[in-house]
Amino acid sequence: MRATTKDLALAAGVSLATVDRVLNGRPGVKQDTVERVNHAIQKLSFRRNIVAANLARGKFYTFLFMLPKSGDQFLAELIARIDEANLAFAAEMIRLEVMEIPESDPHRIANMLGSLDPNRIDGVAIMVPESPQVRDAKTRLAERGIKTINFISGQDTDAQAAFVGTDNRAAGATAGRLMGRFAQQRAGSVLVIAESMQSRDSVERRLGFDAVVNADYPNLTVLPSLESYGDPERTERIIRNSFVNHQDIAGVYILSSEARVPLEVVTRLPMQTKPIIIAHERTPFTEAALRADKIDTLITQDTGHLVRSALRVLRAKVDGREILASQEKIRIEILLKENI
Amino acid sequence: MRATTKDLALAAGVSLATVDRVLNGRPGVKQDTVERVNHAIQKLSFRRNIVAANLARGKFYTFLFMLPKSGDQFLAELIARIDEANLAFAAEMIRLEVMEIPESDPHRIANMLGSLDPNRIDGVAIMVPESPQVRDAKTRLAERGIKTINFISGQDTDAQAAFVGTDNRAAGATAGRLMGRFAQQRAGSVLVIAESMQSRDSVERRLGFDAVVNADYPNLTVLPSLESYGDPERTERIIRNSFVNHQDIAGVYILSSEARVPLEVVTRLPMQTKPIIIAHERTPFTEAALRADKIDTLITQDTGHLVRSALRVLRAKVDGREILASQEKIRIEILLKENI
DNA sequence: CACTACTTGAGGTACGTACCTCATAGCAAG
DNA sequence: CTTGCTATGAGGTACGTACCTCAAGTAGTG
Repeated sequence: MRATTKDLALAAGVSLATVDRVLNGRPGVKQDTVERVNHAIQKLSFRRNIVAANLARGKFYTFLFMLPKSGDQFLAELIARIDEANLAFAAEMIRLEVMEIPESDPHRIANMLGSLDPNRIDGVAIMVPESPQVRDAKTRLAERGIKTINFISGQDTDAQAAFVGTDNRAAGATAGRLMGRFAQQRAGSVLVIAESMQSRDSVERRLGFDAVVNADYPNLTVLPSLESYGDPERTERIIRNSFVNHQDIAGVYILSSEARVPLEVVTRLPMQTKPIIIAHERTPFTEAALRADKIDTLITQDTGHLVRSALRVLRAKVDGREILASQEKIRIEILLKENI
Repeated sequence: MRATTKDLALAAGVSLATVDRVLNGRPGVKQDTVERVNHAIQKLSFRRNIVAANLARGKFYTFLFMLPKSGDQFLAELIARIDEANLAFAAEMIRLEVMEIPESDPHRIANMLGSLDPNRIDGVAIMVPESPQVRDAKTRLAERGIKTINFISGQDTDAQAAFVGTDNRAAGATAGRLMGRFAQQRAGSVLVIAESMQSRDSVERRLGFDAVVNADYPNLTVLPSLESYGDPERTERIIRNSFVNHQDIAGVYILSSEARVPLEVVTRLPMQTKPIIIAHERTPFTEAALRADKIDTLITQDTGHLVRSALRVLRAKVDGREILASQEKIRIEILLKENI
């Protein structure tokens, strides 16, 4: 039915041992012979039975997810998906581990990355803020044979590293488009709330958002970003202040992944006309808010896909395979209460 | 690391042969012994290595997709995904076949289903209009050991059959919500264009759409559905007529999966104020229309997911496993040009 | 020509499971 | 006691690949 290594050997006129040497890049085969085998591979359109290969190899891929420690519900969601995938992919010889790390300390992160054992860890999905230290650490990991990908955040920082996550500029633009269309030509200001504008992801979402709103919705004025620094009290204070200073707030865009705290503050404030509220990521809290009509829409990424895609990309890197980037593109989803 | 059958045998104090008999439901094992083995399975939390099992069994799952013949681009998209999956899942011993069938002839469909060979076909994903004949045919297939699922259309027709596809009522409701929110309180009529209102799917989308628009957007009046019967000339005629008869058309909702023909007609018509246009499914044509601002949004389902989900559900049925229905829920996606 | 290095083949074991055959032990009915 | 049946074990082969060892061949070097 499907060509096996045995068929290959027969077709190429060599032994199984030589086929094995060629397939697994082992040394000691004449160039001439390599080509004969490769030709047979073409001719029979041989594709290695990965399933059998993994069985034989008895190899476990061990991948590490390095996540920020300070997360809230989005992070919890992510970890739940990782645990899920850990079970689901055990049959495919994949083992997942999670490490949470204080993201404020680049040195500590770099140290953690540096101390990973290449004999134990095959690859790391890294979701921490970019910094020169971390970038160096990634380079050193590559040298030691541990594959890395940038996970959710950190797109494009270094072109050589793969990225699994959404295009944050597009996500911001999507939010901007919906803000404009939902705002019904109402004139007013739009509040933008971020955890910190230090991170590239926040900046990109903001850029995408601004680009659309400024270009197509002149009735809306996007205010400077408020930065919560993840501090609930500060969040409360700066949002309250903004509503006092701007009586004409027509929209609120919460661009951070953890929307719960700012959302609680915003929805608790008394107001005459409810602004359009757009937030990111699906969590128990945001989902309930959407169902209760407290927010207008959610821009999300499927956490299950994120995790599975990270696995596939890491495994492909370990196997030295190329992967169709297109297939691993994470969709920017729009959630209304009708399609939750 | 992970328990194997050998560990099971050891723990249960029986031989590998007996473990095998219990695991595969072979006869000739005392009830007492069966329980001992089952207990060991629990204790070691043994899970059969499916990969190895399939290797050993040398079994190929052969699944058939029975699709309507009269499709356009959405169908082509679907077939492309099936071909893709056929390659991708070859390693997992899954073989896919496609059969296109004139969906207007229930007897012919029932005959085709009846003539399937249980020795060759393990399961069928059926995407054809519901009819008593087809329902009977499915029952007979079940008796002959061929698993079936309703694919994309036909949800709920029979409760016993699995369904892979989106909730069409929710999809219609999503379209309704966006129509209402995008229409900016403009008053006017909304044109609804379907291929046929005979199919349950169309009815459900329409119901969902109406429910939302009627409840929340009194400014909009949803007109009776136009039925194109898949005939381009008729489509042109009835849409033109509608625009002549209703000067106040504020929105157009194309609820059929194949949107190209009606969309071409609508976008070709000269009009003063462009209505809000909402269509279903992502195809080269609809995607281009979205990019060109000719339509406002697309409500889609990921065809790749549809196909893969169908596979997983069918395989689970063949293996006699239960599957997490939640995991196989197909998302209703909203596409704007920003998140294409 | 002898020595070395490289190339190839032959054959084995293993991974975890399925499936088969044969032997044997236990037990009950006749 | 024989017959027959059930329950179980022991052991083998197979799936497709990985990885290992050993032998033997070829070619090139000095």
